[in-house]
Amino acid sequence: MPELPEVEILVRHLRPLLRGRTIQAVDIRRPKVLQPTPPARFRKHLIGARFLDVTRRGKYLLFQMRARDSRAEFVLLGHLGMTGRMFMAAKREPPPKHAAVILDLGASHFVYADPRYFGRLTLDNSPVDRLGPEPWDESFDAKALARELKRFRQPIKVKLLDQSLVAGVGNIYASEALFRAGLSPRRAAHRLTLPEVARVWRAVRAVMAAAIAGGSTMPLNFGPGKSDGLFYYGAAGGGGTNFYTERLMVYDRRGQPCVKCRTPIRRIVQAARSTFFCPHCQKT
DNA sequence: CACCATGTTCCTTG
DNA sequence: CCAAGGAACATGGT
Repeated sequence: MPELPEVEILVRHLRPLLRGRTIQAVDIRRPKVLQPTPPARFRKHLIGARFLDVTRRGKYLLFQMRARDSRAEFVLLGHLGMTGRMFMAAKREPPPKHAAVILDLGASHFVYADPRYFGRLTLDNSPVDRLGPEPWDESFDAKALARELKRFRQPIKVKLLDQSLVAGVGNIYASEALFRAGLSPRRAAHRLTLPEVARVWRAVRAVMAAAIAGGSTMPLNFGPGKSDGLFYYGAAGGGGTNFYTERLMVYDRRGQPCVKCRTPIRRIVQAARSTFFCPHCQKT
């Protein structure tokens, strides 16, 4: 579930559910996801700590905490990797198969589950310092982006995934943004003209905003069975249809007709990741 | 069995 | 120090 829009939706969902709650117990099932925080330190910091707020930076979730018996505040940092899920679950509910960490909040559980364990739930906040601006930051403007892009000869698609240039763009929305900008994903970053960079800049914002407005791309009925209403969000969009692929113009649409010109969408590999684009609408 | 997968970091190589 | 490419992480879906 992990690009900026999905994380934003999740944060908005979790904030009212977590604020004011105090952690009663910590169940660490996969110590790997705490790295580099040692499990003992993690447990010691979190037991008795209270959630003050939940915010987002790039694809990271920032759980603002107040330590037990003190006014000291700290940030618990979360990242979903490729397949992570975070949700509230009823205490009676059996832990999901790939539960990595379960926080006992008294009335309910806060669960971080992740089949591949690529994500994180940790006290180490350092990754956030390496992030570039949010898409809507004032420091993220076309001129600044153009200046950065001049340093690289890699394809523009690859650089959109660089979290130090702009935070939050992942493999799906990189393809989507370039389609929206009408620019070939193969163009060398340092060869883009300022007007082209401006189109990319606008497209990144537009695609992110549309995804957030749309509720998210991923099927949001994560978590175990449908039995408890605690952790469901996006119930409005629920149902069996995938408002996932419906919203995407090129991603995972190889061979399907372009929504604008009916030319078959192509898939290529760049930096070992799939890129999808329309060879007609994105000639250069 | 083969290949693919929403992400990030680390290790080379130049 | 920097840019670029590739492997690694671990599991599931098709």
